[in-house]
Amino acid sequence: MDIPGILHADLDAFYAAVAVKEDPALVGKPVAVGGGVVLSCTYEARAYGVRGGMPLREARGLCPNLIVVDGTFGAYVDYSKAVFEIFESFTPLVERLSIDEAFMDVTGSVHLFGSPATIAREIRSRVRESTGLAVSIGATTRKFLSKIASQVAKPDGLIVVEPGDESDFLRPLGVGYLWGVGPVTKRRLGELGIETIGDIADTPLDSLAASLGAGHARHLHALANLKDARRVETSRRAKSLSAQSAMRGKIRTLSELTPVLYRLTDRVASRLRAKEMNGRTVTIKVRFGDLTSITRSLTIPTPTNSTSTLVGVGTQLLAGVVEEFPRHETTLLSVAVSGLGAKDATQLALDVDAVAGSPRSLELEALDESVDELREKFGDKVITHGSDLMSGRTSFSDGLSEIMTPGEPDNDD
DNA sequence: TCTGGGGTCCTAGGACCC
DNA sequence: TCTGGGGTCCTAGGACCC
Repeated sequence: MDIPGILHADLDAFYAAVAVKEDPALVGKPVAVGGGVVLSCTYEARAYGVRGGMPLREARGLCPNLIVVDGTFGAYVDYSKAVFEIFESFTPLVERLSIDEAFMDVTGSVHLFGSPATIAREIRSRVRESTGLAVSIGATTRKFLSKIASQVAKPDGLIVVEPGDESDFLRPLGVGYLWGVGPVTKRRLGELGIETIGDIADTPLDSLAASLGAGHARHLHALANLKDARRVETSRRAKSLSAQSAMRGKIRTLSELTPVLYRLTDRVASRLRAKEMNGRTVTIKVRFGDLTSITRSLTIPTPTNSTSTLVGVGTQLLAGVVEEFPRHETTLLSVAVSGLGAKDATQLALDVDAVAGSPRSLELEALDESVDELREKFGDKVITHGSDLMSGRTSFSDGLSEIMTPGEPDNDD
């Protein structure tokens, strides 16, 4: 059996690096990209203590000669595209995590291109040659470990962890390297005397669960013990789309917020239409001056991407929290749409009894089979959603309704 | 002049169903 | 009628990531 070869590649200080590439006068200078906060900054800026997420005012305090570039120039996508083309020339199994980060499964590429370490070195030099950007790579046998290795490798580095050496590499590292450990979890672990990933591995699951919750504890305990069987997934459908807007003025009435709601909702609805998708659940989030926030959501029966329908739902949700407005200053409004499905997918009720006429467990099995059969016939036109599948509903894209009618699943029994 | 704009996943309780 | 078990969906909130 082949030893898995998983790479995690992460472009260094991506936005700032692109800004420098686009303006050679910035080479070697402390540069930050961002609006109110630092989105990305060069390593020269980091030497002064500037970090991503930091308010710009604070960053300027740390580094008075900081050059701030507003992040609206559009070259990022081109650079990202060029880099991902290089990734894809080594393996089709590329999982995009963001504009500047990806997993690659090169297990099947070693016969063509050499060991994962060789491939990683080749990728790094080709990215450097064709875009001038530095990419750090971790190469190990597991996803989460490669992600950690690339973080340790930064800046502009490569860390290869050979099979068998995983534990020696992982155990001494601080818990903050684990994906899923942020400030809160780090503090809770600290209270248990847990500082390193090795400490997590050695702590009984029950003790972890008591302070982190069962799910989170299981997850971290498994990773700390090198249990990570997740595969590199090439396609991941978006689960939600959102738009938000921070407001500096003192918004205290619903009517002041209505135009913002409309603008944000229309932005999301337009993106839904561009992606040929619909959504069922609208979630609004309102944040106040004291950083507290409230969220309200509502699920409608029929998926939609119509601005006016979504605005209607949003307005209803906002009206439900209207009594909060006079009490606080509103500083942020966010509108999200989830429960996404394909465009114009006709929701057809699949008559479960007609498929199986049997107990529920068998119904689901039969439903699975019938969906598989539909897929064979109609390929990508058959869209199912986990929840829909469980509740006995399957979506078909346009045109199929002529062939498929509710209650008559297309099997030959 | 007090922190942007995207996302994902998890938990917990209530309603409802078989 | 009551009790129990198993399950889904929806909603609100929180932690985390880039």
